[in-house]
Amino acid sequence: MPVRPSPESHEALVARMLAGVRASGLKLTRQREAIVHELAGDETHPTAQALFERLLVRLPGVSFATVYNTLDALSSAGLCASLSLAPGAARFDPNMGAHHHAVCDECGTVLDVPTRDGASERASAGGPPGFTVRAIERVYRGVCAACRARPRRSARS
Amino acid sequence: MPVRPSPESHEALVARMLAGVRASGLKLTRQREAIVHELAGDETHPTAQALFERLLVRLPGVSFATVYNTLDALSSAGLCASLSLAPGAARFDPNMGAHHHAVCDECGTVLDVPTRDGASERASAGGPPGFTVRAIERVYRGVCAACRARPRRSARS
DNA sequence: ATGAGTGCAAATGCTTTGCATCCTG
DNA sequence: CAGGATGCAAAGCATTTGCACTCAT
Repeated sequence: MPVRPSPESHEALVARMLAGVRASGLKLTRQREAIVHELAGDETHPTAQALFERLLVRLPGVSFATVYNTLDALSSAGLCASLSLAPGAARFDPNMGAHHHAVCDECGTVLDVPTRDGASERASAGGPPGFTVRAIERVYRGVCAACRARPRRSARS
Repeated sequence: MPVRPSPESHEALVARMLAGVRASGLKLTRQREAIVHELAGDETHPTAQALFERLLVRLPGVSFATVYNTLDALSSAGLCASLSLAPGAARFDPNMGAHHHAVCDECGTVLDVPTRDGASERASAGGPPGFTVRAIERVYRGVCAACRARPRRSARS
């Protein structure tokens, strides 16, 4: 396996997500299939808007609300993650494996950061009294390579 | 003294923030003084809206835009933190010391989590190639005590 | 006085919703 | 065939901005 192994091939990921859609009692429509296919192959953590625009190519006429609602349904079903790590639009991540994120303060881009060891996270659970910890996330804040080369940009998608 | 000692007294924090305002070349207006005073005494990580409403009591007629712009100026000057850890409104934190946050998935509430050791964070720097890490943040995701007692709520402020 | 700050309102952008129609299961 | 899903448009919030006026420096 590669150094940073994709947990699954694109096809396998699509198949597993589609299976998850049905397993969750959600209906499998042409739109949802296209959305899942598009998201599964996207490692850029796209916003709903970005995914929508890419989707228009393969599914002309699809509604933005449908994309939005479907992404919400997918994340609610635990089939993808909805990330709100920076101001502006939420970003969606098809990778449900354990990993962290690096967020660019300049452009809002989100990059994956592989987990080195699951141990430290589990060990440090706890949080405030009465607070039930579901997950511990590590966020790397900084400036991405592109923005470093080209200073001063908006922090939006 | 309280169980969880504030690093500084309210008054000291206010004084340091006001000094910072002037040191940053920002003008010290009645509105800004009130905003700083209000924020410095608030450990609930209020949204701009929440702070604005509380502020209306002591400074009737203050404009929401002013509160908003001032919070932006303060965080840009490094005098407070602007947190975007959940969907919805940004939250503001007067505590600039090293600490982490616990975010309730149900109601969006943000709680402070003291840092146990600064070592682990620094050691794990790095992030994606070409990415300049400025800070590493740990976010505890879960459900707060209040929401645990009263299930099913909106995730907004 | 000079220009940053303020208040007001309107504009943007992201997200959500109502409703009539369509289509999966 | 029933209820969920879609498309469209409009409504809701969060955030930002333009502009005339005020005030801190």
